[in-house]
Amino acid sequence: MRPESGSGGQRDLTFIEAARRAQIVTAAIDAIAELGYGQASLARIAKRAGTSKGVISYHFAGKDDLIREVVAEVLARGEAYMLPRILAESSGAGMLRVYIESNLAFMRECRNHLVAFLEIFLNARGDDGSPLVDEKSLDYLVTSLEQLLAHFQAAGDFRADFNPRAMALAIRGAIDQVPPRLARYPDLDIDGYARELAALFDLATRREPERPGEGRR
Amino acid sequence: MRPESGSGGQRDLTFIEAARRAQIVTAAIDAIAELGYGQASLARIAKRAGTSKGVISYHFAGKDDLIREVVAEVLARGEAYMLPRILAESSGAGMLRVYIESNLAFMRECRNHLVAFLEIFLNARGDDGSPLVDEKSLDYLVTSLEQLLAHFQAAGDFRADFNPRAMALAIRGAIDQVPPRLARYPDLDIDGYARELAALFDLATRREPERPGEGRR
Amino acid sequence: MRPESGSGGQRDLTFIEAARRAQIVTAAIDAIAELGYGQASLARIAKRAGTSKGVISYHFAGKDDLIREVVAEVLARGEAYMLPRILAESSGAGMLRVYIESNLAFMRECRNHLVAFLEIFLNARGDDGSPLVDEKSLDYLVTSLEQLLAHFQAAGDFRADFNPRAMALAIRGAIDQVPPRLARYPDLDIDGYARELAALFDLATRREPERPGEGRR
Amino acid sequence: MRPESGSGGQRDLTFIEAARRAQIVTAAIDAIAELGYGQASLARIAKRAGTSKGVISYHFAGKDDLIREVVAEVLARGEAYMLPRILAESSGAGMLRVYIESNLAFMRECRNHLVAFLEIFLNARGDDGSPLVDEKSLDYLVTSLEQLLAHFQAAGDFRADFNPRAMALAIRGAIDQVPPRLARYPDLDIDGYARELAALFDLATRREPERPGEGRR
DNA sequence: TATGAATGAGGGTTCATTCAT
DNA sequence: TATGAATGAACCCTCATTCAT
Repeated sequence: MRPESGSGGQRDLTFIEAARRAQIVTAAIDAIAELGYGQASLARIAKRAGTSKGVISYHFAGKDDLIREVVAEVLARGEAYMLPRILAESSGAGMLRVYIESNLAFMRECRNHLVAFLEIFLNARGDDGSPLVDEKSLDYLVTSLEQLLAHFQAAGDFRADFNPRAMALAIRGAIDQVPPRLARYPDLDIDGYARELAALFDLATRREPERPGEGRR
Repeated sequence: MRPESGSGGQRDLTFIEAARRAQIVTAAIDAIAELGYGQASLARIAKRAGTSKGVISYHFAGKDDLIREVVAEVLARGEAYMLPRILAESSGAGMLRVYIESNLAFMRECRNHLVAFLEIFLNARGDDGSPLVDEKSLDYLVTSLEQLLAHFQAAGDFRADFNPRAMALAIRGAIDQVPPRLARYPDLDIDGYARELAALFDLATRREPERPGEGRR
Repeated sequence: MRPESGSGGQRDLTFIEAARRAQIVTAAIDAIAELGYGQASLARIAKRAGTSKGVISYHFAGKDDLIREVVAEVLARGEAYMLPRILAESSGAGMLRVYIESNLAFMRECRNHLVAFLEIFLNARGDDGSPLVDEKSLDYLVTSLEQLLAHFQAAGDFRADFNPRAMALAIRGAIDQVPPRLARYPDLDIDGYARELAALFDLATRREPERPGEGRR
Repeated sequence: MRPESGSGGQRDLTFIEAARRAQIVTAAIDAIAELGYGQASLARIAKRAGTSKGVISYHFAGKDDLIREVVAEVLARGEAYMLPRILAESSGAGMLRVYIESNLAFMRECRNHLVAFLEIFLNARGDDGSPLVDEKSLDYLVTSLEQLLAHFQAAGDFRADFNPRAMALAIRGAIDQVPPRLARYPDLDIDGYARELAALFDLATRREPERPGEGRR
């Protein structure tokens, strides 16, 4: 057993230990993305990582622990990729377009990350059927987008009469259609889809064009 | 084993046999929806159906066969629910609104059917990781909607410059956000979400209103 | 999975099922007695029973379930062996002698039963460290003897100034020394030990000889 | 590995080495007593000792070696506690009373030592099911008591017609009932039990009082 | 038709042990 | 001297499937 596992708090990780964990997490992401969560057993993950099951048990407290690390890794990676691009935009329309495009670009570049995340989000459950990853992580993608939308809506960049959460759900739903299809149709035209989505949700969120003598609808 | 089960022979089913199969399929839908695909073992499905595991093995060639029948059942049921409503609409905008609303209404009324379908869509794989359900079934929902959109787009009801497939994907993505969340937040405001989606996609698809002195952006 | 396992109450057992269970229980008793509780894995028990691990899992809900059945079987067997003999005695001294002798005779004849019971009693624990078998079963041997002693003590057959529970513990302790030693020294003189114990505890429990002009101490 | 560890070579131990071994042995005793032999893995023992598993492997040839050292430690400690008290008694009855009382007192004070010893005695086995600790250690407690009894019996302090070994077994059995129950019922009245046992075995071993006109039964 | 019985593969986890550093 | 790292076997359990009845 790894020493001090669980006794209090996060011990600093050895360099080699961190490398191993990263290697295993990567293997897990690939295995989950390619085989699906249900088929991604520790044995298969280990084989992909070039080690044995025992190594995973040594470095992680259990499968749940590994899965949680996978989620954290994907979220961190995605955030690092998208966040700077999004924050660089000052207008609502620009933010929305960049959100969609950078999200899909990230999917194209780190496809497995997104696929794995969705697999886990939708499938991973504890023994009692409750979701394995806590709900804040689960809804993170939707909630963070919802907040962005609400921000620019309040600023007057968007029409005022849509529900930010509903809009966020729709946008994420449209984006999240991609990963499972990407697995089946590798030559999906992601950029084209991104442009379509950007146009679509721009129309759906933009303020009504000002008509003389008329306020908001 | 039952002779010729599924092997192309397509023997007519006894009445009692058909009833048994339907009973098992229903039990499978409920089990998958409530427990998740991974936990829906034949034993648990059998218990829900009030029979033994052997019965399932007798009536179906295997678990895969049962799952495929579940998919067919859900699609048929959904089609029977939605199709007449949709065909009753003559305008593109009306069709789109009714499509979204009837789809979400169907989810509310036959929640387990939709949840089970998505569970299968996302989880069911063969031993080699390949998806279990053939692709035509998988894409059926998208493709049928795509054709509806293309039809009304050609008729001039929608703006001409969106890609029907991309739009169909977005709409389905927005709708399919509901089932997995329904499992976690049972008091989700489906009707409110339906209204938001209808308005959203109406804005996204409708022809630009001809306004004097204003072109498209 | 065995049908109806756990759904409500005890289903009647098929004849063949009962036979299988009995066969497995017997194999478990032998394995535990000869290898010790810790070494008696399901695999070893299955090998002894001439079947595979899966069979045990099929007939029992789990290892705990099997162990509990072993305990019940041993208690039932021992009771059937000893109880009539004990109840046939009307005096305290007779009861005590027969208790010890029949107990040790039972050990000689069903040695493995007793050894297995003690192994389980002393070793079996649940995941949380709590004893696996409920305490009533665990203390059954001591408590039942305690009650017998108290009964005859109240009747005046024994001296009044010993604690029935302490005496019961001592008697059982003396008896329970045998099983683990029996495993190591198969030619232990059980009958001789029985006679010694009978004499010993007769002296320890008998009323003070009546001395003229003196009551009970 | 440490050179010549345990393989007959019997090299002198460094002071620091001896301290390490003692520390590990203590941790092992506590772990076994509190968790049971089956749950006392090297990892848990190491954690209790505040070191890593590797240390144990370094200082001991294996788990078996550690266990044997635990046994030796417990026996030595018990002997150091009890022997002077016992030897201070000159009469058989006094010896017996002090043996029982000091033994139970030792249990109360060094409870973990006794519990661990019994856990090992009853559970520790090699891979083939044979007992791990050599038989001399196992029977040491019985044999030493047997010799004491025989000594005072020969001296005429006890009645001549009991078998010293049988009596020793009975006494040890009565005493050894305590440790496993102590684990379950921490508020066991040890002193009361000690008094009862002392009285009990005094009656069982003492010479018949010469009373006029009364022979032995 | 239907079922109880059995099977073997594979699941995740724990463990004693070994090895390079 | 000491330790982190790794390993592979064995653990109990679940599962889809097969077979005789």
